[in-house]
Amino acid sequence: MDNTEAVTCLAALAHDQRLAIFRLLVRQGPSGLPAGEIAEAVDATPTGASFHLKELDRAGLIHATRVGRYIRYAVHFDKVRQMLTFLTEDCCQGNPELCGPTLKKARKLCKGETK
Amino acid sequence: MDNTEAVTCLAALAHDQRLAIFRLLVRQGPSGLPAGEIAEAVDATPTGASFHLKELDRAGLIHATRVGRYIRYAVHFDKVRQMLTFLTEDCCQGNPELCGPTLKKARKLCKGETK
DNA sequence: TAAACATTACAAGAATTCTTGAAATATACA
DNA sequence: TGTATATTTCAAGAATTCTTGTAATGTTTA
Repeated sequence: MDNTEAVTCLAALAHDQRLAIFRLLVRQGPSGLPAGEIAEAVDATPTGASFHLKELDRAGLIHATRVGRYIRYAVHFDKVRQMLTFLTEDCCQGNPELCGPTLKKARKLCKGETK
Repeated sequence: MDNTEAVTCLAALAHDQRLAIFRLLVRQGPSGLPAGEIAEAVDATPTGASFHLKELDRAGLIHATRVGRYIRYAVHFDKVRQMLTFLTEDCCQGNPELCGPTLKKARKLCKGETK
């Protein structure tokens, strides 16, 4: 992940309805939800929801799968981890205890390390 | 942290120079850096840097302290943790193993829990 | 107090993003 | 095949944010 890619992700999340959609899908897990249900849940028009879902998709934070006449959207969890990692990379010049004892561990776990 | 507050944080970070400034300050740790040094590091004009620092400050992600004729900026790490936590809250309906085994642990650590 | 330095405030044009509705596309079902 | 459902595409006006330069503020040092 580079700076530009991260800005794209953050901009995608920096919108009231899109953030609500993202968090809804995070809660939902890998199975995701169809567009219509998402639109209803965040009180968006079908057109508006489609626009916002496309933005999140374009950023790589979610992905779409057609299932019959529905299109289901689900979070791309790997991408989310990459983004969270990027934000706190190399914190405190390698002395993360300076900003609270837990951030480095959190960062490691976000990267997929298990200890 | 609520949706609106998180959107403000994310919008503050969703800009090339502001993200570069944020990551620079994350690396720097609690001591922070003066505005002039920040501007130089990210290749911004003094006016531009000031504008962007104000945005990050307004979002609560950094804070300013005057030291003599300099104004030092440093990351507000608690706020960062709150934001990261908010993004992944209640993932996978309480079964975070569904989105990779490490996300729940990372989230807990971001919240300040130690195990 | 005067001069120099660091930083911010203000203003206005440029660029981007958001919103909305109508029409188009794709699939399912009778 | 024809109709209903789910979702997207397109277009255009509205709103917001970005950028840049100039002037103003507060602080230090001589």
